[in-house]
Amino acid sequence: MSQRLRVAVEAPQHSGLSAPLDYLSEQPIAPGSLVRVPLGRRELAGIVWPGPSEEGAAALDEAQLRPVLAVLDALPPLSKRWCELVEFAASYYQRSIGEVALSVLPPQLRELSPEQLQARLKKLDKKPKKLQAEASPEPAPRPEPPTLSPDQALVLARLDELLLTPGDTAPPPVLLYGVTGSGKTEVYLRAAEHALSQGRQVLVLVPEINLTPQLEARFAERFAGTPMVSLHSALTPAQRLGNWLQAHLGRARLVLGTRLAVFASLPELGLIAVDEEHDPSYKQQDGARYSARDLAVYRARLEKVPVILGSATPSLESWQHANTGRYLRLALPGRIGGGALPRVRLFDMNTLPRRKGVSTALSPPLLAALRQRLEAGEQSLVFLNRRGYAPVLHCAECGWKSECPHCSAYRVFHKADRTLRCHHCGFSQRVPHECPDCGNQDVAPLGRGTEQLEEQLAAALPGARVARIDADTTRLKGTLESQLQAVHEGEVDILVGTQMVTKGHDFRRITLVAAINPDSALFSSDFRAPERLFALLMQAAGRAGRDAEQAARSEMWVQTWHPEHALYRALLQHDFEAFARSQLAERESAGLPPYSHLALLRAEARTAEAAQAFLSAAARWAQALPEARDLMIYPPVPMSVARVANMERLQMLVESPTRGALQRLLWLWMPELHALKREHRGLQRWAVDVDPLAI
DNA sequence: AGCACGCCGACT
DNA sequence: GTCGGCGTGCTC
Repeated sequence: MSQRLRVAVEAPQHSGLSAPLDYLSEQPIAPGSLVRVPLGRRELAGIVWPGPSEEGAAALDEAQLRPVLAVLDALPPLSKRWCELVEFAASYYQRSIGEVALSVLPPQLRELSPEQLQARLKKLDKKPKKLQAEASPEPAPRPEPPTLSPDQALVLARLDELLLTPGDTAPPPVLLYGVTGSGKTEVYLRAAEHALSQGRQVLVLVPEINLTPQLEARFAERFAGTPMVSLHSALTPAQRLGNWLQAHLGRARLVLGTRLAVFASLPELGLIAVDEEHDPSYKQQDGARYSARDLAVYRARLEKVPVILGSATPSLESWQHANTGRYLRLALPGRIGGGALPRVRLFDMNTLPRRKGVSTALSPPLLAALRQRLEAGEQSLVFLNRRGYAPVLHCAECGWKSECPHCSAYRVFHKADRTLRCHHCGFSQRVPHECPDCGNQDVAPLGRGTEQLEEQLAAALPGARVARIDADTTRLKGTLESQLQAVHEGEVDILVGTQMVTKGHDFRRITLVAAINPDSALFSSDFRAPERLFALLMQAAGRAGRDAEQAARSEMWVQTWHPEHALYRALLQHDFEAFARSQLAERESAGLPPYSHLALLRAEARTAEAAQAFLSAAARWAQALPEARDLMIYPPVPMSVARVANMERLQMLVESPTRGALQRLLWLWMPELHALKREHRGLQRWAVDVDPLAI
């Protein structure tokens, strides 16, 4: 007598199969078990899903069902709560349960047969090898935890109340607000220590694993002897499976990972910490577009465990939640050891004498300041958010510009390998010696990127050791680490880079940080650009003067054409709160998040007309619904880079006063959008992005 | 997404 | 007469 069970399989989104599928099994199989099932002519991995199958008209007759092929029963089933988290994420971000569930498992787990899995688990048993702190092979003596500052002690006392109250309800999320160097990490460490001592597992999320080696090192050092694993996409498939299994089996007590780790299976989870919670990399940008930070908050509530969101410049969403009391704000107002924040100097570019043609990226006063640091044997960090040599190549004769033939964007001039490269589709060609249109020899770079900045610095400061770190110099695995090592060892005087260098690195000897040209974000059409710029500049400023004795001399230079802008005024005072107040006021009057909730419907087609037709039809359908009454559906517009790889991209914004109303519309909309896709033949693909970062 | 089936052009 | 182009349709 076989029975019916639901199995979540990786059925693609546009198939319309969004719910788990029904299969048959001779024996009962525990929910959460990994199985292999047939789908069409293929055999796929699936997860037995808790809950009853669909009933009524949608349900298939038992005679139409196919049997489960194999059960991977060597693996303990995934927990009910894990399934709940996945189900929530799938419904909130409008993806199929199977897609979310399978895509957040280690890829290797999907390919193993029951026998292979059994072998893998046996191997794991035999040598629980480097499960211990990976950074220190020999059992290093645990360092004495530092004495807490009064602020830290206060924060921890509040946290203790929260942690010690084993309520039936989840504690409120904690927003840990403190500038760089105020000791947030120590708070994570103490909170983790507490949870670990209670026999619980701890999950720590970081924006990008290779950019935060220091946080990893501090956990490894403090909890030497406590099994700890990391979870991120840079691991080899085998490592990722191994580490995931250690967490799933409850052997790893501490899990440090990037956004995908929010879905780690942690049977004894006791605490979640999200470092740099404002960081945009917590939002997945393709497939299921989830926010790991938001899911961490949801998961904490689901598991009734505390969650700490830490930042010096919290997201306005989190800040607002703290203002309304939904989150508990705990502040660390000062730098440890009373170190001052670097002095901010706004340099008004309008005061430079205007010379025709040639403009310099570096104002003379900044250059002088750099020279001074150089002579004092101190390091400087100069950043410019644009890699390559120049963003565009230009013919002075006929006006030709280095447009990408496949995208509506310019190809960037890379001098190092003499190429014109499109940063959107990757199309790359040798730099032409003459203008391809008129044959003129006088083709010149326009504007500047990090490559050129590096060159100009080397020329202006003879003898200075200039190093550059950006996506181009760190393409090879391990180069970032070795470059950073060189900086730490004092082999570099001036470090040039994109925003990559502003994140997380603890450069002890840097006393000057300079932002070359950050203005563009002030007038961006993206409403979150100012928030990101402020966070970036604050974070960059935090790179300087981390040694208390140097702090007094440390400076952050900002070259700007708009020194009176409110953002820069707030930056001068290191005043995030003033900045947040003004931004929130702007958001409120513009009806933007957190005062409204957004979703984007995107469409791609060979022609803009085809994409537009689909979006317009979708809008017409939605607007006829009574559920759309309070919602605003804006007309379709081309995306900021309208064409990528010969595909025209348009998007349509939906704005709702409440999350619930937006969700209700999306739920009604999905089946219709699938149907519309079939009618609109020219349409290549469509997708919704709930809570988009940028519009 | 895969992986079929299905109906029109150049080959041994 | 076949081999195969990729258009369109389905997967519990």
